[in-house]
Amino acid sequence: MAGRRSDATRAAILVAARERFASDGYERATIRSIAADADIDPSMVMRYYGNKEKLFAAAAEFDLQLPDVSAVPPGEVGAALARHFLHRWEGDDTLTALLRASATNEAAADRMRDLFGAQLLPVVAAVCPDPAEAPRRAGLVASQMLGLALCRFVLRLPPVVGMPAAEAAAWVGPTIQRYLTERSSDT
Amino acid sequence: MAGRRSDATRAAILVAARERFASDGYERATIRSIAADADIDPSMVMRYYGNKEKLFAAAAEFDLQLPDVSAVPPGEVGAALARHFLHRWEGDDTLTALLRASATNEAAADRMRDLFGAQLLPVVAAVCPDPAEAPRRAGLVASQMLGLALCRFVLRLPPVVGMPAAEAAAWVGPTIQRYLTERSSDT
DNA sequence: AACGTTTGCCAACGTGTGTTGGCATCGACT
DNA sequence: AGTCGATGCCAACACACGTTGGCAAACGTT
Repeated sequence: MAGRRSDATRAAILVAARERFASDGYERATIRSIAADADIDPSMVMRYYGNKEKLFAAAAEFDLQLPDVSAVPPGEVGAALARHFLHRWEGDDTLTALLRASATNEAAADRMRDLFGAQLLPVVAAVCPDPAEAPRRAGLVASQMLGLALCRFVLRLPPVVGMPAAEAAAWVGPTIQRYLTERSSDT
Repeated sequence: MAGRRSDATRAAILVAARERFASDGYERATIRSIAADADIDPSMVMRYYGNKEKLFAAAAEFDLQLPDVSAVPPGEVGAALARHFLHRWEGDDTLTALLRASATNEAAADRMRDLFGAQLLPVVAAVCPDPAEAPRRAGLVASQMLGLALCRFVLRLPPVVGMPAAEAAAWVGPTIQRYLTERSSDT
């Protein structure tokens, strides 16, 4: 049952869906436009993915593939994470699709929160001094990385778009590092 | 000609529009729902604002009211800006509306870029060492502040929502400060 | 060659949208 | 009292959307 004849169609739909969701957001990415991109009839999308909601769920499946932080020196985790994030974001529409959609679609926002809790939080908890502070620290890390992605891939602020990835990582790295390990600065 | 009879209606529409745009985004905030919130007929919205696009333009008009940075010591500008941003964001739906909408609506994204270039950039240029670096530095400041707003008001990441404004500002302040004045770290 | 299953397209439905024009009502002014 | 513009609601338009059911062609199996 490995190579069914419709697998190519299924995949083409998924690629087109990711592109449309990434560039248009959830509501403006129509089933019809996705089907047109995949050179296929809209009803095929329904047959293979049930409805728009499920199609998005399939298209927004994502693994951050965060590296094993115990392998890098404690002082360089921030820089490593910054580089990894930026690298993971470029050349894959999935995260941009998820980010754009999560601004207006509650299911997408849920997915984003899941991704945060299930993938980023554990890594942060493994590095930061007090485990009780891990959620807040992870939230701060998320705010910087998502903010950078927002300005670079969604809002397309010219100076942020024009910045080479290496330079962006060099700027943001120390910020992440501070959020991870610097002693708490609660007022 | 100060107090026309329809001014209350106009204002009510604007308030309802801001709330809807802030909570639903551009496409899901319908003229009908806005009119219902304002206890008015949908056609009134059209008569007073022309069309949905212009209504949004009116509802998303915003002034950051950034403070005069020459009045604060150079080392505290970051903290001052962080506090000001957070304070300006709470209790006013306009910025959240603009942020949510700019993820899927190009006109809103344009407005966001305008706001960046016309209001944030000059302030950054007045503080940072080399004027040529001002755009990039302002972009970094925007990435952190917008990212925080995204996590706090749009995605509603629990740890970021639960953080008191003062604590958030205390964490983010030094980041802004570094983006503003720390010597360039281009690779 | 004949069968059933899979893959695909077409036409249509019901719904919600932005938007428009016409008609009643209210207020001010003569 | 009568006129006129401002204010408001109702009904409807045209359109795009997600979604559905039926029918033709292609395929694999016997």
